[in-house]
Amino acid sequence: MNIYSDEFNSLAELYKNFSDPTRLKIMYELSKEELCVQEIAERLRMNQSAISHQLRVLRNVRLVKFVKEGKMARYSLDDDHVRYILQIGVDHVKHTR
Amino acid sequence: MNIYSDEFNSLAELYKNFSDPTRLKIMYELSKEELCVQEIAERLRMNQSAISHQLRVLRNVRLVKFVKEGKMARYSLDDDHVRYILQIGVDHVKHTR
DNA sequence: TGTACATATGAACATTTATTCAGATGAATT
DNA sequence: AATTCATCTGAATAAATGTTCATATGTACA
Repeated sequence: MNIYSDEFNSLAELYKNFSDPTRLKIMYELSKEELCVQEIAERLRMNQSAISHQLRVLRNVRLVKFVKEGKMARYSLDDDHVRYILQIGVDHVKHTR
Repeated sequence: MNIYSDEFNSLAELYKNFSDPTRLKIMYELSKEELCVQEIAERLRMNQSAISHQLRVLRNVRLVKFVKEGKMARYSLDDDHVRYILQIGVDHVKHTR
């Protein structure tokens, strides 16, 4: 891995998704169970539009996935790396407090 | 860990530091060896001021540390979590390409 | 004391970002 | 077909961010 390769841009893009509390909370809730948009909005006490915007972001980078079920959309984490990255962050924060 | 706790803000703040290619490159270089500001600037082909600004950010959140040696400052990674977080990110990026 | 060098800082600017609001899409139900 | 409900989208706004330029600080050494 070399300093001028654009892997660093991809990496930065990846972490950017974890750099917002709303998205972290969404991923945290999804790490426990599949949820639809409205359920997430209620748990975070935020309006549905804000959640939907953030879900789109997370969808685009394949951190979450979803299946349409009628008029609802069931969201879940896309892969286990997401869980790891969350977990290590939690460890670090706990460790440095 | 609860949705309304501010741990999510701390977590987001932590990841924010990894969400910029310049800071990632700095941490990557420091994961290999201790370096002073000018050496980092040369490796990244960036000016010294930009590097210094980013180092301050990383210092403030204890991701890097430094020792003053005369007029120079030797920077290094502050703890092993930094290395882990970098590594998992790299794995994820490689895995999803 | 004066000069050179390494690093840090402050202000300014351009860019990116998250949220809100209003409205659009599309599925279910009557 | 009309209504209701869940979700998505686009535009607008406010706030945060990274870099550059110019300058300041502080150390070493003649």
